[in-house]
Amino acid sequence: MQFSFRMPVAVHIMLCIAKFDGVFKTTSTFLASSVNVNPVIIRKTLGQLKAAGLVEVAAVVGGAKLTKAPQDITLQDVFQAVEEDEDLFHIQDNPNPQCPVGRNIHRVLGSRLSMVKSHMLDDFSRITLADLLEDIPDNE
Amino acid sequence: MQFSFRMPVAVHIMLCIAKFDGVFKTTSTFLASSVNVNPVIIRKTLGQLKAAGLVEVAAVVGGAKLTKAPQDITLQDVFQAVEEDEDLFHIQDNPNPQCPVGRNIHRVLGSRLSMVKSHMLDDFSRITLADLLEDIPDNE
DNA sequence: CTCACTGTAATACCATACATTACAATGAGA
DNA sequence: TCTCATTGTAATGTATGGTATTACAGTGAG
Repeated sequence: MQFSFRMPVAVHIMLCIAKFDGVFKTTSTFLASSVNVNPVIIRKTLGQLKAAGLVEVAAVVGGAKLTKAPQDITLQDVFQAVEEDEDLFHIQDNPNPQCPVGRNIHRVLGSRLSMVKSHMLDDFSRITLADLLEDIPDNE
Repeated sequence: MQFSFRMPVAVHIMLCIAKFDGVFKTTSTFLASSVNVNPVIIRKTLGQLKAAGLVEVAAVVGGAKLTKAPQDITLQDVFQAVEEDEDLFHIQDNPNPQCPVGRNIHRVLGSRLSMVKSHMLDDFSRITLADLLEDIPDNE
């Protein structure tokens, strides 16, 4: 089990937008060729990022821009823009209410797991796009 | 996106085994009725837990027992018993090597994400079955 | 010898992610 | 005004993986 491509793709896109700002027009086709996925995937992802207020997309001209400086955008922002706000784990919906374990499992395990998820989000909130950009050399 | 039932089911099973030790014979059918899934799911999960050395299953007689005390079994043990050891996120396999972002994304993003995953495992390692059992009353 | 139980294979079904094609809408630029 | 690249979105296809279910061989206690 693992998360889908979505968050990594979104991060990749935003890094490209930041990196090529003013140099290339970052259209969905251009971004798609860097990530190596279909341009439609890029457009959908850009749509989610736009809805979250992280990017602006030039509707007809083409190209996208970040709305904030890379050091002000965290992986948490990106994660929440493209992933559902749901529990990390799926606990069986209808455990047996006649069993003491069954009728308490949601409360007992769920509370711990949501704590783990919030720690994960905390981790994400401490990683900015600028951190990642620093690690990407301009040329080989 | 979220993880499957597997880990929560495994935890549920182990809590039942601990709770009903010496009271009921914890067969796969018995456990299945508490979790409310098919007994085959329970047997597969028990097989994984057995392979990880966390439980012993009485092959013919029926029933399972923990191999360690509940305070010595952590959610990390259970998680690793039932989940693949893989990255938390899936980064596109073939990004464009001609793009500076494309040829560095795995290293730059992957290292951060594996750190996040190891923090998650640390969290799991601090939660024991005994912690959960304490929160489950015997009767309503 | 019987029987309850485990272990496992086979199969079906369903949800979801990703890929791809198609096309309407739009405004910049010729 | 016309062309054209581009976005946004719908529709569809395909593959993967998780869960459900049936079936059955193997096994040792009683």
